[in-house]
Amino acid sequence: MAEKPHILVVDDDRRLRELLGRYLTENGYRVTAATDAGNARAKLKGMEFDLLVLDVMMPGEDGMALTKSLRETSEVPILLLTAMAEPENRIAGLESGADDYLTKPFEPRELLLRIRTILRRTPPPTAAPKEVRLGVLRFDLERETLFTGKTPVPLTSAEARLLKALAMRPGETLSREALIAAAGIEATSRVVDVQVTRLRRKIEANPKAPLYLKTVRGKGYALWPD
Amino acid sequence: MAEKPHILVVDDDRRLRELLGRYLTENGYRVTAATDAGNARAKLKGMEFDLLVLDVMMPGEDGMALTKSLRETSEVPILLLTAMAEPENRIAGLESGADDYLTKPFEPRELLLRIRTILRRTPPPTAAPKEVRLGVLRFDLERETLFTGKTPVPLTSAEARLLKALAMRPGETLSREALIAAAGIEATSRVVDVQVTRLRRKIEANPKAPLYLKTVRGKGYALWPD
DNA sequence: TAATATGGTTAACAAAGTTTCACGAATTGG
DNA sequence: CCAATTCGTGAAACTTTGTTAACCATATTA
Repeated sequence: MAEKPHILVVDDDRRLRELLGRYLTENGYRVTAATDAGNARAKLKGMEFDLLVLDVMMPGEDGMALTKSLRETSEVPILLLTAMAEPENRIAGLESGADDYLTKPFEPRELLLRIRTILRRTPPPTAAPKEVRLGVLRFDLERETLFTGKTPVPLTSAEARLLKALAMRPGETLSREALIAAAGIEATSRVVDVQVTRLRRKIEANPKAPLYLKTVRGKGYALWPD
Repeated sequence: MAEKPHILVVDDDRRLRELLGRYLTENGYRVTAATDAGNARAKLKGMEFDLLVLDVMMPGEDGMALTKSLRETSEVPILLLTAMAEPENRIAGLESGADDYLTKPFEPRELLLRIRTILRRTPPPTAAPKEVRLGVLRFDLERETLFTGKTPVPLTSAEARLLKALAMRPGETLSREALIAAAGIEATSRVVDVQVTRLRRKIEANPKAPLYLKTVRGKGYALWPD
């Protein structure tokens, strides 16, 4: 989840799917939609999700049944949506293993907040490297610190975050937009170029012919550690 | 949380306090009650809690204000209780940093489920370290004392409290406001900068390129012990 | 192959944020 | 009661980082 959290929206109502898709995308999430439980299962096989938003009332297998069955094998956070406001329904929903239960009609803003709250509590799965080597230099991702041997090489905080974003996906090309998001940089995309230049001055022996921090024309940048 | 999770219930209504106390205790929790925000703060100083159940409407500081202020320094899960069912109220509650929001009257059973769900997602609190190592130095949090080997290095009391606040959450960035609150410093936020400078002179080999006490631009400061 | 378009690099600058200094009020200990 | 120390204040110096614009490199196409 170093990048945008990925959310699966499952609802048989096309209008709601589109509305949620648009709203969540605008608010920094990656959204995939499914029309029913079967469809959802197929998507779950092929992709990784950080959270599921399920409509309870769907033709075929309903959201609550799907939640129960997924809980047998998975811990993925689930938020249920439904028109049923009765406490018994809410209780049944939570008992099925859902993380939260929201009643339609709801404020999109509230859904967003509840998603945030759930994700805040969900520890991100860590698969990224802990450190990368760049010739004589070593970059510690956790501390966001660059070392020559034992002594730290001063990086500014934006440089450090940029290098971290790149180092998390060695060899992968990241777009300026992705880097801006991952490094929490403000502003327009040209900033990345400038910061790359500044970073290269610190990590490359010859910044004009970069060995580690490569430009991928038309795409973005990629870090190739040793 | 190896034993029973400890819950703090804060409500000015004695009946509800007792009811919840009894019900939660029966269901495997350890419960402590407080009558108002001031009372709650006192209890929070002296004990560890795994979750807080706060009434929003209380005389004096209300639950939402308390939530906001606790969130500056703490990650403890908070569940708000209130008679206000309006979406705006729920949104305001979640925005203040609460983990969930439940409307009175509620089914005790639902409260229980929501508590379980929150605790299921909460990583077991990483106990604050007793001491941290900073190169040749060692800081004893309990005694608020810094040592080189066996001999103490003099810290002023404000320095010691600041270092302790940072050392309790290694690697975490704390805002100036959080540090002021945690270290019980008076006054304006620039003070923190000054004290950080003073601290760095004592704990960093090279205060200009700090290894342990890092600046996080626009955010605050973080301590990264060895 | 030259002309043109597209995209990348970098210097110079301004705005925002951080560090550090000198000062003085408040506190402490003899 | 004095001297020493601590610690907040405000200001000046400095650093970081986004913006702009000029320049350079690489691809495309006539």
